[in-house]
Amino acid sequence: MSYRKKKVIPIGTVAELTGLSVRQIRYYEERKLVTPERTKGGTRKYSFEDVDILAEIANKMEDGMQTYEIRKMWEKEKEREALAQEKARKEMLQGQLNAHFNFHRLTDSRLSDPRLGDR
Amino acid sequence: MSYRKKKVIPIGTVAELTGLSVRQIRYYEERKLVTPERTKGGTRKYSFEDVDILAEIANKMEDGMQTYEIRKMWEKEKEREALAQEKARKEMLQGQLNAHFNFHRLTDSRLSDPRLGDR
DNA sequence: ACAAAAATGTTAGAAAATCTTACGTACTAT
DNA sequence: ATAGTACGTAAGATTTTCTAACATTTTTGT
Repeated sequence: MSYRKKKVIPIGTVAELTGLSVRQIRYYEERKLVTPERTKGGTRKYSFEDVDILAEIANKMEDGMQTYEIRKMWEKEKEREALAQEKARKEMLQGQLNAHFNFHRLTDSRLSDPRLGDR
Repeated sequence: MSYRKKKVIPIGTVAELTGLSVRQIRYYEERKLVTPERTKGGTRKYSFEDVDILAEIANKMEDGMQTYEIRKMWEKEKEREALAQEKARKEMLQGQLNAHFNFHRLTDSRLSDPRLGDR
């Protein structure tokens, strides 16, 4: 996994990196904006990605946005991305099918083309 | 700074990531193989780079190498790299000088070439 | 304007994680 | 044999984080 996604940073350090209070960071977890992992002992561990997300939250909050608005926004985003992904996937599949049948069409025409001898 | 170089990981997590004991990690610091930062409170913080270095140490130790051998090895490496850097730097500088004087040579010759008129 | 909800501070006590220091041990090299 | 290397382990202190609760401030909806 990438360094960006590995959950290794304790909450105090996250607070320093983002400028948020520890209280705020825990609260944003309660509102499902971040999902840290836990050690056996139960202490939270965040990733750099989480840090970036939290920094982004800090901005949106300054702009007067509410936590559930932020979450909703992200959910829409994810959905859009998922659709785009799906679309891309289908197109690629279609492309492969096309390539496949093209290959056969070419092969067949060549085989049945009297101008082309056996090789 | 890159995620790789930011010192944010506590020693327990480093131990998990590397499979080394906390004792070993502290010992390798004593032998100058890693240099974590500290929080105000005094707890160590490591980077992913440190984690990689420690993993590498673990291998060398398994091969029966001693800490000071490892350090010496790295110092030599650093030196070689520094020399290579220096060489590259000089070559680039020379390249720029060449380009510079080439430019003037071409310009001058054009200016003094009777076949080329004013524009 | 007022009540409810949201966002955050603060405090208290417990638990987890880390720190330093020191002593013990096994192995290696001289 | 002695000394150095590379750890393990233990003790006690300190730092960090945890949950839960209550308080305060800000925002929102009616």
